[in-house]
Amino acid sequence: MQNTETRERKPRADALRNRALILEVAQKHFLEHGVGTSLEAVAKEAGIGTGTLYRHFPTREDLVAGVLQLHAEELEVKRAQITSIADPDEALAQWLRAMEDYISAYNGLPGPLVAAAQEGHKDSPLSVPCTTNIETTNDLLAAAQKNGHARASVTGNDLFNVVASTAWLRSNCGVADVPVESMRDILTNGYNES
Amino acid sequence: MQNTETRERKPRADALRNRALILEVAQKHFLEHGVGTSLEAVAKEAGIGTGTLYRHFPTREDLVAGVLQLHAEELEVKRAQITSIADPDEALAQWLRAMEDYISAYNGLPGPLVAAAQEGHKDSPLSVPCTTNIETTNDLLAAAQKNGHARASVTGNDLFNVVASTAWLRSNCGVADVPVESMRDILTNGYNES
DNA sequence: ACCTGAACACCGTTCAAGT
DNA sequence: ACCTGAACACCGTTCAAGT
Repeated sequence: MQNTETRERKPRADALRNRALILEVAQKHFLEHGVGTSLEAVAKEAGIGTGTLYRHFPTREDLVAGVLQLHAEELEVKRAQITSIADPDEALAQWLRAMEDYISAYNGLPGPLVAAAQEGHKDSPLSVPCTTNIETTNDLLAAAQKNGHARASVTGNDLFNVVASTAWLRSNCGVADVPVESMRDILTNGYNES
Repeated sequence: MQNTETRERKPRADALRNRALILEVAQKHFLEHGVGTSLEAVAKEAGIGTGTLYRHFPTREDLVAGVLQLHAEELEVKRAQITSIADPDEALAQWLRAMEDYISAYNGLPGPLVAAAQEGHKDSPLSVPCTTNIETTNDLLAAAQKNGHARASVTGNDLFNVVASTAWLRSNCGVADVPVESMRDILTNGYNES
């Protein structure tokens, strides 16, 4: 029986090339102009018709998710490194900073990510990287709550939102990174003393 | 001597009417679609040419600042109320919440505001409301540092950024406000226990 | 199976022409 | 002094026509 619906079909060679090319050019444009950049300009620089771009990535979210996939291995390496740190507080802190950097890769990325991370958005192509990262956060947080100093009432989803907000601030407050440093300090210690 | 450059000149009646009309319609569209809404649609619903809109508000920031001015009195009342609260910690907490609500009035407002609040952006029409609010924050924070429990290392600008980030999260995480509650808790107390 | 590019609807911004 | 709206350049998205 030929199950043409569910079986993996071998894509044509030019389609594969186009897909990779689109991702490469899109990454460059995301870097320069954020994830809201002109898709028409991406298609033009890739030397393809706009229809081809839409065929490969029907929505902007699909394209963003595709570009994010390019960072997957790198993040996985970092995750493995950090997971092996003995001090659970230090491990959690380093992981949160790694996630902040990951989310800060392109302007305008924090918004779609926190939206996709919310419950009931499993349909979004961006929910995949979100749930993966939140799971890791949950694990590291659980360890820090048990053997470290993390508060029991905090959840991994909370910390994901908090880190995304920091990433948002980072790309909106200009060049000086002192505001972001202060933000991290406040998130860690609160603005009140104990 | 007729100093036509610096003297205040009486605007024409239709210009005044148009200005008020633009602000009214813009506020409605900002509420429904955020501050990035179509200016052409605003002009059309106001029944004026697009050129007239640009004459009154040369940039989108000018229009946003104009609409924000509509909230000025209301915020001033709240500021006066809060300033008279005896407990400095409580006063600061209520003021931060009031600012968060103020910044949450329209989607997309937090971005321009934190940008305008940064040093060296005194040229932006949005820097006026920013500096006003940050000054109040500085005053209430100073009192909370002296006679309350606010940490000495925190500044009013820090808290403004933090509150703007919370407002940003509020408009990006969908309907449930539990994530924002958690964010506020973490900002107040940190994610680590003392 | 995949690609192309014209077509449509939309938007920001400017500016010559009006009153 | 102020308003109008055409004009220009740009963008997202779809879809008939090609290979």
